[in-house]
Amino acid sequence: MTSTEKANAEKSSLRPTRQRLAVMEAMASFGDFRSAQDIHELLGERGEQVGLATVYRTLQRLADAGEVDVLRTEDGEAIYRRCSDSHHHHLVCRSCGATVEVEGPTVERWTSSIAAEHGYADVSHALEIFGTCPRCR
Amino acid sequence: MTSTEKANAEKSSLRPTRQRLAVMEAMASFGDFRSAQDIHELLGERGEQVGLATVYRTLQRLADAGEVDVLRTEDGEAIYRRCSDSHHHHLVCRSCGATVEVEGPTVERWTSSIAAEHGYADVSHALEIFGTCPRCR
DNA sequence: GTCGGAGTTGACAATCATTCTCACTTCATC
DNA sequence: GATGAAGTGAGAATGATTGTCAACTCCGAC
Repeated sequence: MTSTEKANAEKSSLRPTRQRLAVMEAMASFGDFRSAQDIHELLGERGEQVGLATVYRTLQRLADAGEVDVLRTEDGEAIYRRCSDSHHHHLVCRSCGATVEVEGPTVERWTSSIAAEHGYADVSHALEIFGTCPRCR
Repeated sequence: MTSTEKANAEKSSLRPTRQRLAVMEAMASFGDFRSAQDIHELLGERGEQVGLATVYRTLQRLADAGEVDVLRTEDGEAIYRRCSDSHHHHLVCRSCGATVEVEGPTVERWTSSIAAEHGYADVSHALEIFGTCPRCR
């Protein structure tokens, strides 16, 4: 883990416990979306025993702090991924899960104007793009 | 129920049983997203006893046939709504669930160009806009 | 009209992700 | 080293959803 990560952990007033560090390190080690169960299993394989409940709690904290993205698969399972701070969307490969973060003022503008048009306030939006990546074709 | 609905039921090679008709009629009677449990309860209140499993099965069939939209709430619950045939997105009220179907070539173009830029093929996308509707403010 | 079989249903059990509980541990501070 | 707050883990609890299976319904063939 980098010093930045440790600083982040402290900033969010979370004790940098062995378990939390392990989860953050695991998140840093892959680039695509994984379920809490996957991460728990991955930690077990690495010899870092962390309770499942703790994995869930940690991921929730990280998600609240905006340090990870949460998505729902089609069958309702929550999947997590480390992400950059700024607002962005995901282009996800349907077959291998490879993810690209994308952003663009176009959508942002479009959603807010549509919302305004219908009188909706406090607007947020969720956009995911699915496709088959170059390597899986 | 309209004759069109009956025709659809037949078209999709589903027997138009009392239970299926009841679910479809219920879907027709509200415009926002409801969970399977809600629909089951609603049917009970109307005196149309339909088993919960049957409600789930029916909604799944309808969703497969593209006759209803399925969304996931933030806590992973599936919610269903009757929808028009054409591709569109939803502007959903965070507080009361009121939904507006919106569409626009802007997003469609943007997503496909982004995907193309990264070499992704067979692109689809999911976009939901959340906000507070005029009546809930 | 009635027979038979495929499709459908409902009650209930089973599954599975997630959350809750609570006794126990760890850490910082005094 | 005592204290208390934060954190943890094992297992129970929850709750949406799906599976099971015997009973029921529909519908065409006779």
